[in-house]
Amino acid sequence: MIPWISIRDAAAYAGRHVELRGWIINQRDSGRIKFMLIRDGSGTMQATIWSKDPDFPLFQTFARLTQESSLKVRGTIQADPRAPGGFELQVDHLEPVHIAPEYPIARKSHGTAFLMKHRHLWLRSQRQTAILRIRAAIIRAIRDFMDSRGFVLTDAPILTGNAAEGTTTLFETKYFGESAYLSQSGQLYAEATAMALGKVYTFGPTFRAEKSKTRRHLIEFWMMEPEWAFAELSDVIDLSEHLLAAVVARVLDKHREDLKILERDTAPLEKIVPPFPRITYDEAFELLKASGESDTPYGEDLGGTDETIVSKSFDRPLAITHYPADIKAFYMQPDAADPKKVLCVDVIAPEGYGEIIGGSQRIHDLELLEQKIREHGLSEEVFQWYLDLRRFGSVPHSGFGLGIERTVAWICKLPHIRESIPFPRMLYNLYP
RNA sequence: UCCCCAGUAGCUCAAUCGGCAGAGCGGGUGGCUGUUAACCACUAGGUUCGCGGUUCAAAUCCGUGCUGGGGAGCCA
Repeated sequence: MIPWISIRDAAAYAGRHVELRGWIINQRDSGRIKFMLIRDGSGTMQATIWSKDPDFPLFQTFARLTQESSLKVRGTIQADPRAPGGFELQVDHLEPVHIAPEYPIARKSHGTAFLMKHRHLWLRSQRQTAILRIRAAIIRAIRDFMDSRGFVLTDAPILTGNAAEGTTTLFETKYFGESAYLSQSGQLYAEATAMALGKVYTFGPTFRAEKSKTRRHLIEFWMMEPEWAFAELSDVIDLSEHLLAAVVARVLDKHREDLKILERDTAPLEKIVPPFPRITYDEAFELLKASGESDTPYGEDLGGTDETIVSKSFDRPLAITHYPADIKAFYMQPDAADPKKVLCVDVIAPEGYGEIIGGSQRIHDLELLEQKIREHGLSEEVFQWYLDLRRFGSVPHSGFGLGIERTVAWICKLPHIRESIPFPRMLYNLYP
């Protein structure tokens, strides 16, 4: 029996007769010697066909192959310094599975508009598969970390009847005659499960019907949201530091080759070790003014470029805390020392990637929360279940949301967030 | 929603001051015993985004629409 192996494991089979199953990336012909570059999802390998006989039968099969044709090949794995990766397959059996017609994506440069239209095929490229593997590793690392810290995964519903934050635009849909909305955050539900399990997190897609048109925004994106009963703001900032450090360490440990494919300089990633710098909104504002590069007035939210200016002074993720209450969500706990501020944190990724985490300590006092709901013009009726959490054994609690795609974009140093998810949903971009 | 930019061969782009529609890649045919986005020769391939206007003449100038890209706001 000839073993069917993955290209990733090919080195271990040097000198042995094996079968590969995959797709043609490229084929070259130099007369009596033919070259194929084959990918199988685990890696790429050069395969060669050689004969003195110009009518060698495999040559005729080779001639039918086109870019992205699928095939099974058998042959002997040989070390050869001339082959990319140091090993090649010397083919003695070539079996096309499907001969592809002319492939839309050529082996030369393309514009992003064209590539996005062919996203379903673009994903086959070496660069995109490297990103997808790192994305999977990041998600796995996040869940391993949260699980190891005793947090229980409690998924939140995607169809909801109420808005977490009234200001944000929601996708509306029908729910047997009633209005329903696609979730923009699992947080409120996580607060409920945290009162059941103590330490929980949600992990799922979220939706923002905002006409955002920047390299940092998706309409549909994934968030991981821990919620921790009895935890105060500093507890979740600590948690966020160790989480990000663990995720970066995992990618550095397991995905050096993929980072290399992406030409990602790993030196900045090696520095992602706790403790991370922490500054207040007021301190961030002073840095911003001192830079002379921003005219954002005091009291307003920091824009994307403001975040980049402030974070430039730091080589690790920067936690900015204590924002003015006016520009933050209704459920955030006021700072006892300065009631105009709230106990919140935004974590800004280095290298200009902006906010990857937003979190806070939540209001646990029933009357204060009722007052904030009224002030924000929200419906007290739909929040009755949420207010129940403050009626029955209310405790201080805190949590945050980590944006998966922004984290992937940062760690991979992608020029645009659209490459961080297999099928990005962007403004006016629903296909494929 | 606002601001800026672009749209020419399947793809990436060029076309001087408004004056014959071009190249590379990809496709096809042939050649080559070690290629690395192979190379060499030949070859096919066009509603210059749509509509209207100016002009002897428009890919080029003007108006308008559509599509895409970049950015702002908002946020993860």
